[in-house]
Amino acid sequence: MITAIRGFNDILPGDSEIWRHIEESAYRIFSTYGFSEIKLPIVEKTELFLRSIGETTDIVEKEMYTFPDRHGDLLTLRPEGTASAVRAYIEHKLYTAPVTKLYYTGPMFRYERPQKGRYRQFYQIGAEVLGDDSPRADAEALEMLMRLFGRINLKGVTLQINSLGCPDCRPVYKEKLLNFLKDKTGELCENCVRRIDTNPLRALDCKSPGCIEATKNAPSIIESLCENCKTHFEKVQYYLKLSGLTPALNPRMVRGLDYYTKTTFEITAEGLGSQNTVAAGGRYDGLVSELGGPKTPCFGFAIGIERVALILKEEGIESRPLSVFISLGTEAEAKGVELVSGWREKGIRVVEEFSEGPLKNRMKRADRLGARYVIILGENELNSGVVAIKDMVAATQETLPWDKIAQRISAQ
RNA sequence: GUGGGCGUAGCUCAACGGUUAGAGUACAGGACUGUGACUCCUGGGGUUGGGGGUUCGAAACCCCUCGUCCACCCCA
Repeated sequence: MITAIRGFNDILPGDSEIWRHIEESAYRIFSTYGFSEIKLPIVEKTELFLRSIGETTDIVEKEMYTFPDRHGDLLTLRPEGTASAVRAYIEHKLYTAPVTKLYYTGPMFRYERPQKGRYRQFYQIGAEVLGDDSPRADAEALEMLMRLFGRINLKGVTLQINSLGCPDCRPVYKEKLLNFLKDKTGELCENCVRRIDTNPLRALDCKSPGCIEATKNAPSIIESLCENCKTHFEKVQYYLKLSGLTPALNPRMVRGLDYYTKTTFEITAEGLGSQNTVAAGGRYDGLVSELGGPKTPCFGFAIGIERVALILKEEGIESRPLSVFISLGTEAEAKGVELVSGWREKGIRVVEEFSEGPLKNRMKRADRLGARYVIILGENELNSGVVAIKDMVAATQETLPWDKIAQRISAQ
C-alpha cells in the first residue's frame, strides 16, 4: 500500500467542512476590513527565506524543504507566507498605494517531528497590512483576528502581546540582558548557553527550570524601549482597549523569526497540548526595505488552521441538513429527476438513493448516509402530486405538495 | 534531532510463550416487496505494521525498521 508521507495529511470529509467554515469566515470578515486575497506560489528561491526569516533561526537552520531544480537553482517549499507576500509587494510595486491589505491561505512546509497540532505540511491563513505605521493598524488587525475567533466560536483563547523594540533600542536591551546573563551561564540550559551570543532573548522564553529561575529577575524589554517604541506600544494597548480587548502583557515572549519589530503577539487556545498557539504575528517595519523595497512599516499575522480545526471539531459544529430522495417505480423515478433538480436549484442539499430492493433497506441506507430528511415518491404520492417527507431525527412524517418541500427544509 | 507510550478485522479492543488469533461494531444478504435507529439468523473479512532473531512452538520475548501518539526542541 502506498501511503502519504510522514507529516503530510489528507483532510477528509467531516474535517474539510470545518476547514471551509474557518476559511470562509476569515474571508468574509477580512473583507469587511478592506483586505483582498493574494494567491502566492508555494515554492520560492531559497534566498528569499534566508534573508527574511533570518539565517540563524531554527526554521532556516533545520526545518526547510530545500532542493535544487533542474537548472541547479536552489528552491524552497515556503515555511511561512510573509516573505512571499512581501516579495510580491515589492515585485509588483504595490507600494504605490497608500496602504495595502492582503490575506492568503494555503500550505506551508517545515521539516519537524510531527505531533498533535504540528505537521510537516500545515495550513495557514495569513494577513498583512503593508505601508501603515500607525499603532491603530496593529490594534485593528488584532481586533479583526479576535472577531474571527469570536465568530467561529473558538473557546478558551488568550491574547498575549509584547514589544521587541526597533533597531535603535533592541541592541541596547540585548546588551543589558547579556550583562545580566553573563554570570548565570552555569544555571542556563545547554541550548540557551549555545545561543547566548546569537539570540540571548530566547533564554527568557525557555521552559527549562534552570533558565526560568536564572532569568526571574532579568531586565524587561518593555522598560528598555526607546521613546518612539514606548509610545507606539502604549497606543496599541489604548486602541485595543477601545475595541474591548484586554491582552496580557508578556515581556518574555520572543518570536522565532528575525524580522519582527515593536509589537508582537501570540494567541493560544486550550485543549491542544503543547502546540497551543493558534495565531501569532506582529510588526515588521524593516523587512520590505531589507528585501530591496522602499522603507515600509508593516503588520501581519498567521493562523494555524489545523489547530483551530482541532478545537472546533472537539466542540462540534452544525452542518447543513442532508435530504435523501427515494423514488419507487419507473414513473416516480422519472418525475424524481425533475423534482430533485428543482430542489437543487433552490439550494437544497439533496442526494438520490438509487439502489433497488425493499424500501426498508433503502431507508436504512438513507439513514447511514446521514439523512436529516428522507423524501419518498411512490405511486400514491405521484398520483396526488405530493411526496412523503420524513424527519429522521424527530421520527415524524408528513405529506406535502411538491412545491412546498424546499420551503419546509429551508425552514429548519 | 532527543526521550517515552502504542501498532492485532474498516473502527474500538481481547487473547498465560501452547489447538484453526476472538468479540463488539461496521459491511453483504435474509427474517421483512411502502418506512431507518431496536431484535433474530447467515456470510465475507487478518502477511497480528514490515524484516530478522530466540524457541519444539511467537501476536506476545530480543534486535532493526516504518508508522502513530505524547513530551522536549521549536512553532502556526
